[in-house]
Amino acid sequence: MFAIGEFARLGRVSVRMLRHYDSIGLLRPVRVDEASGYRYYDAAQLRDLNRVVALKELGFTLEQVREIIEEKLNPEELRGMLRLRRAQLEAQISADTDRLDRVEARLRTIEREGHMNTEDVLLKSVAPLRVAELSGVAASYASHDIGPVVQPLFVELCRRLDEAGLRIAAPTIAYYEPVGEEQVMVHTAAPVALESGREYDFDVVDLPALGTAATVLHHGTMDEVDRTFQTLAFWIEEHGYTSIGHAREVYLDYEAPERGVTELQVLVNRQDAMS
Amino acid sequence: MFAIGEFARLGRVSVRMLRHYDSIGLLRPVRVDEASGYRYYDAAQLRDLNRVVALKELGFTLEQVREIIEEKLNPEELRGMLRLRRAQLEAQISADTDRLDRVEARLRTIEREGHMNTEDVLLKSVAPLRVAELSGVAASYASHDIGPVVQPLFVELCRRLDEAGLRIAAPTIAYYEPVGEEQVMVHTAAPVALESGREYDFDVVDLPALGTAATVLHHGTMDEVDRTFQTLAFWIEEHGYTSIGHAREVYLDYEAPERGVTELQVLVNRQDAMS
DNA sequence: TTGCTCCTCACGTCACGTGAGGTGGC
DNA sequence: TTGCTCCTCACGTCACGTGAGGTGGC
Repeated sequence: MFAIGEFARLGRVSVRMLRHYDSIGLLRPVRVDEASGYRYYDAAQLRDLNRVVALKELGFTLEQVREIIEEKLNPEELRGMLRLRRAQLEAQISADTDRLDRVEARLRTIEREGHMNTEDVLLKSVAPLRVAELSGVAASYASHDIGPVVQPLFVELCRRLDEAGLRIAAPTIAYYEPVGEEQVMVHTAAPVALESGREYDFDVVDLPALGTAATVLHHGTMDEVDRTFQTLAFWIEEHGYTSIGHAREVYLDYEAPERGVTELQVLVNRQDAMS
Repeated sequence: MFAIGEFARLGRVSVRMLRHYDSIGLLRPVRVDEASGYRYYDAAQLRDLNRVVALKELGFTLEQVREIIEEKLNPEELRGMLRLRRAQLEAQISADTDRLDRVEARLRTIEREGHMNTEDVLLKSVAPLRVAELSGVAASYASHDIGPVVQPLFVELCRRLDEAGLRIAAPTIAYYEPVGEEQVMVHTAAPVALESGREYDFDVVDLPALGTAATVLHHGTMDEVDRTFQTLAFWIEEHGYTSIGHAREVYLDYEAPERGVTELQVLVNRQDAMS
């Protein structure tokens, strides 16, 4: 029989851990002195302690370790736990590998430019959204062609919403699709609460959810949004994603255009790690 | 200006997180209503929020995020933090990959045998140790050749320690080296507190530390220790390690041999993941 | 007798999630 | 006026580490 200190040394665990395992009933000493409260352990208990340590090493919680050790599990349940743990570990490794890539990307940036980006690209999922929409055609994607089309569309959209007694419930959105060779279909959209079964003098469209969108903030007027879109495109490529259309601009704050804040969203796909 | 709920939606974080960042001074709202305590945020603050979220995603703590954001760091310190994080992530990935291997090994065992091992092999480091030692030669590694040599050596060692007024301070140890073709040098050792500058009628030896030893418990008499050593050897091979000699037997409890508990330790090296 | 080992609280960790219980503006 | 949003505590999480303050056996 060993006192707690010696048993801890033999098992290479801390005394505190043994007391903890005792308190949660995971590993009880064979004998506890009534008067002093001293815990005494048996050499044979090293086997139990080793099981605990080994299972903990696999990343199971003490609660799971207890379930496994107390053999409340049949082989099928045990397999299930191990498979679950395997899936968790795979997910963890994959997430950490992504993190590592991004840390390395930041290190490269800092070597090149002496500081870190102030604009952060983030991956987000975007929920689906029902919007009131007006559309028009612009001559090209260049902002000097887009601007003169978007602005009047928004003004008109607001007027019609106002007429219909509707209030804009969230930031407005613009998005684009190619038409023919050069031209662009411009959509301006506003999230509103729509009464069903009523006719409106604007389109009612359900914007689809974006599973994984790369997003970045653009600050200032939209004249210079092209540079920010380039930043985003560069990030997407550098991090092994592919853009698959569906670019949106969300006007978070555009009351004073010079201080405007717009979120750019581009739907992306992970390229398979074939390199 | 946005109330906390809308700002949280735009930034895809929880309201609780924003309150938390406020409370630790990481991201303060631009305005707080005195009467109601309502927090109001600016669209421009989405940039700050995005930085927090992006750095957190890299795995930095909020304290580190604060340091980075408040720009108390020069580029060199920033590089240092990123390098440290990179090293941590690499270590984490490597540890999780090991865990994954072991989980998969357990799954294979369970498929083969319908249950999990009751004997757990653990990797441990073993501290160096000064011991009193007596040695002899046995005809082979077979336990029926070893036993008759070890037993009298231990009896004699105990007698001489007793004579010298020394008490055994920790479990006794046996270890072996090959001599010539077949024979084996058997060492029996006992950890004792030795007075320096005194002559003893036994050897004083410093057992070296074992950096990474694969260990397993053997239960019962030493007659059947060979099987347990085989288990250990099998584990070592299956997990991509190589044994590099230095096997030790540590007699944790040998008062009643049938209920004896012995730890077997084998020094191992990781094989490089070349396969 | 003096150290050494042991004991029992109980706080701290990290980044929030989750109620409880209550209030202000449309 | 009724919901909705907001507020401030404060406990819980997970597996112990780390004192504080005190006691028993060699």
